[in-house]
Amino acid sequence: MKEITSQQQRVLDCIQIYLKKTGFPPTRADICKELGFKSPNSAETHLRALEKKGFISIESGASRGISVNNQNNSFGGDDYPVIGLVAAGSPTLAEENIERTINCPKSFFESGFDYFLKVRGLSMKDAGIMEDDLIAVKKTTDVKNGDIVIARLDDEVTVKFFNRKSSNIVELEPANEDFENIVINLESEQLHIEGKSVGLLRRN
Amino acid sequence: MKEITSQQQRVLDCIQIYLKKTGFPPTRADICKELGFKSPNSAETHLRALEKKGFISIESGASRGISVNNQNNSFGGDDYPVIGLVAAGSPTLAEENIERTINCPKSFFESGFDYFLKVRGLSMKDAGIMEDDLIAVKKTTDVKNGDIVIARLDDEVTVKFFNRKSSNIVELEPANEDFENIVINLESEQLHIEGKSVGLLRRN
DNA sequence: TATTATACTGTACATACATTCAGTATTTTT
DNA sequence: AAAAATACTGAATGTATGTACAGTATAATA
Repeated sequence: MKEITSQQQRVLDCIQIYLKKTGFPPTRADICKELGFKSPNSAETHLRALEKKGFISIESGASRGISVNNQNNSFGGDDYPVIGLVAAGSPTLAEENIERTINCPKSFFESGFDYFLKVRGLSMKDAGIMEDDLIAVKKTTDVKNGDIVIARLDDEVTVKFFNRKSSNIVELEPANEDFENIVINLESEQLHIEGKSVGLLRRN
Repeated sequence: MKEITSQQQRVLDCIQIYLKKTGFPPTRADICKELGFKSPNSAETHLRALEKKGFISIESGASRGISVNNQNNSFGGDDYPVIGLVAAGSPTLAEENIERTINCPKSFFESGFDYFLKVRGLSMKDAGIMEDDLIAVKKTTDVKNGDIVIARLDDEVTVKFFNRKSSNIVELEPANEDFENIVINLESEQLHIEGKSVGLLRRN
C-alpha cells in the first residue's frame, strides 16, 4: 500500500462519510460537490490514484461502483464519529462537525461510548493526552471528582479534570503547569457537562 | 415494522449479500439477475414494498440508492494479544505472556499492527504514554529516527525514541527528564528492535 | 363484492453517471 | 533536464439505471 496524499485522503474520507451517511457510495459528481471540485474528472483522477494505491476498488461501468478496501469492517462493528474540538462551538453530532468515522466495537471502551473527540492543544499533556489524540467520550452528566470531562462554558468546549469544591463551586483542572485552573461559580455561570473520557486512541 | 413476505425477504437478503460482496447496493437489474426475474419492474415493486414497510430506504433518482435500515450488527474483527512489558524478559507471543486479547479490526491502526504492549513506568510520559497504556506494536526492524520503538537489550525490554547517531551508535531516548538516554555501541552491545509503536490505546 | 396487496412480464425513455479527450499548472521523481 | 505524478477545469458521449406505463394473475382485506 503506497503512500496516500492529503487530497487523496480527503477523497477517501469523503467516500467513507458518504457511505456512512447514505449507505451507498458517492458518484463523481457527489465527491465534487462535497469537496468543491468543478469537474467530475477531478474526482475521477483521484479515484484512479486511490485504486492504483490499493485503497479502493472500482467496478468499471457500474455507477457508484466504489468499494473501500478495509479488510476489517464495512459491516462489522459500529461507525463512531470523530468530532473536532473547536475552540468555540459545541461538539455536536451535526454533520458538519463530523470529520470522519472510525469503525470499532461498541464495547471497545469498557463502559461504552458515543463518539471520538479530536484533541486540540496540550492543556492535558501531563495526563498523557496529546494534540490530535482521540478521546472516547461517553455522553453523561454523571461525573465524579477526578474524572476527565468534556465541558462547555458558553460556547467554549474544553477537556479538563473535574473537581467539585462545594455545592456551587466546580474547578476544571488542566494537566499542564502552563495552564490555570478554571473556577466556576454555578450560581453565576453556566457549566454544561457534555460527557466524560472513557478512553483514548492515538494513531501514529 | 410491518410483516415481510417470503419473496420480499429474498429480495432483502439479496441486497445484503450483494452489499457484502461488492460494497455497494445492487441495481434493479442486478436483483433480477440474482433472483431470476425477467423484468426490472419486478425488483422495483418489491423494493417499493420493502421501503413502505421500513426495511430499506430508497433515494429517488439515484442509481443504487438503496440503504438497508438495520442497526444491529455484531463485530467480526481479529483478536490481538495484550503483552505485559515486564522489566526483564522479551515480549514474546508465548501464551504465558498474553494477559488477554482485544478484538479490533486489523487495520485499526493505519499501518497494521501485531500486538498490544502494556506499558510499565513513566519513562515516556512526555510523549503521552502513561502507565498501563496499550501500545499498538507493529513488528518491524525498519525504524527511523524519532520513531517510538520497542527495543530489547539483553533481556531488558524498553520503549523509547529511536535515534541513530552514527553507523555504530544508537541512542534510545526517554520522554521524561527523570530518565537518561541509553547509548548503545552496536559493536560491543546487542540491540534487538522488536517493533515500533503505530498507535496507542487507553481505557479508563 | 370491490379493493388493495402481492407477484410477476415486457417495453420505453429520460437522466444519472462513468469515462474519455483536451488543456493548464505545479510538484516529485528519475 | 525529462518524465511522471499530482491537481485541477471544461466539454462531450455512450450507457447504465431508475422509473413510468401497459398488461396478467392470484391471494388477502374490507
